[in-house]
Amino acid sequence: MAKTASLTRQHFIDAALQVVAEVGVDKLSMRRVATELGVSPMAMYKHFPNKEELLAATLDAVIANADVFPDDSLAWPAWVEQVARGMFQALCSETSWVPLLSSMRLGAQAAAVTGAFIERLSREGFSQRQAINAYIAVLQVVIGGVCLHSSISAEQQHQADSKLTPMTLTGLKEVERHLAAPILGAMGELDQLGIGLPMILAALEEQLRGNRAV
Amino acid sequence: MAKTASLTRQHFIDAALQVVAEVGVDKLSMRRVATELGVSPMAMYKHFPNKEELLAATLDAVIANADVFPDDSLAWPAWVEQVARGMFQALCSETSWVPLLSSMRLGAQAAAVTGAFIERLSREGFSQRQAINAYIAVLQVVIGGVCLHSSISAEQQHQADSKLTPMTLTGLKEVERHLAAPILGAMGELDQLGIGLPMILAALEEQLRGNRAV
DNA sequence: ACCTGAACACCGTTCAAGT
DNA sequence: ACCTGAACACCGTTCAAGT
Repeated sequence: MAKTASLTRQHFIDAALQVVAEVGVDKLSMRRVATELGVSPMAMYKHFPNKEELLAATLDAVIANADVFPDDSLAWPAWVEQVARGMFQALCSETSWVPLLSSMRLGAQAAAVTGAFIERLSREGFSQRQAINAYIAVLQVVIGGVCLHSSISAEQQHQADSKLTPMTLTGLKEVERHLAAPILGAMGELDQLGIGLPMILAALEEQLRGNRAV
Repeated sequence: MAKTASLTRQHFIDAALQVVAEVGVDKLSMRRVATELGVSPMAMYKHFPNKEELLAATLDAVIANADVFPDDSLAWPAWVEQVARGMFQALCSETSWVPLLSSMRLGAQAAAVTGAFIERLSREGFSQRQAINAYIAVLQVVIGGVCLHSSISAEQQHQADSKLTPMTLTGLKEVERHLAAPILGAMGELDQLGIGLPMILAALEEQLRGNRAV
């Protein structure tokens, strides 16, 4: 009954998403994805030249599913903040992707987000150059925030496992330990974006005032 | 003549640094490090419970060697900028570490840098809370900047290899392509820190003015 | 055309055995 | 005590072969 059409690219991407959900990106293997589809690992090489390309396509699907854009009727500072928080959430909820953000080429979906962001800021009175810079600054804080969040989680996980002094604090002089210890706590707190993002928004508002004064 | 003392922890860390310099973190293997020392791969397990611990210790050695602190006589805004640029340089010159920043637990050397940063800002009139937040904001921008820099390098490398339209721009509508294309160019530019860092410094100066007004 | 099986050259890690 | 060899259970990828 079922017309067993040959496997499409999308089949492999969906299977990869499934495997990531089950075991995380780091433990994903070509063999595992193939098994998920009940197929030989070699079948994948008709659609993707190598593992990296499969992962890049899969990451793009994750970004497409994230849907970071809030209601367009929000004032631009609130809108920018929501976009940033949406990106942060999307990346943090799939933490196993984080280590790949720096080495993975971003795909069409990522570029679409970029375009929409710049288009909105341009409409609000920013120059294109300013809008691009704003996007870069927001992206840096989001990615930096996700990396830090993920680092801290790893450290806390390790502490919970080993019940030892955090590695970060071992081998430090008393005075350094006294200064460094609160950081661990502060970083583990909820709102990674609450620190850098308001600074960027303030700078952007200042920029816009400058534009209007001309 | 040579007293063949048994291999120390440091021997393995040094060998790991050597291997990273030769082939990058991603291609480092326990077997490769052991071969570097002319020893069985199993010898390492007397000093490190697993590969992750060896890498964490090696990353800490990289941080120790980075020496990010500029002359203490610099005014604090210039000092903060130099520290940020030092970190950025150190991480960018060893790009193969970047993907691990988010998953690797940071060690004692990283904490020492943290402590020194906070101590300096506290001396300048920031509260401890403000100094910690300042450090987190700077770190986010540095790490985000390094990740973006590294992503762009990967994309440009791929373009050079394949001579194709950047993957980031394929599959986009005309209008989106028109908006997204300049980003790739802007991101590839030299100064990743030139965008977000001044925004943070401006916010910090504002904060300090607020402190003094009390 | 699309998929497979066997093989190659690797991994991290365990464990019993050597010295 | 410190190191080794052989083995286990995996990898990504190639390539000739099947249908």
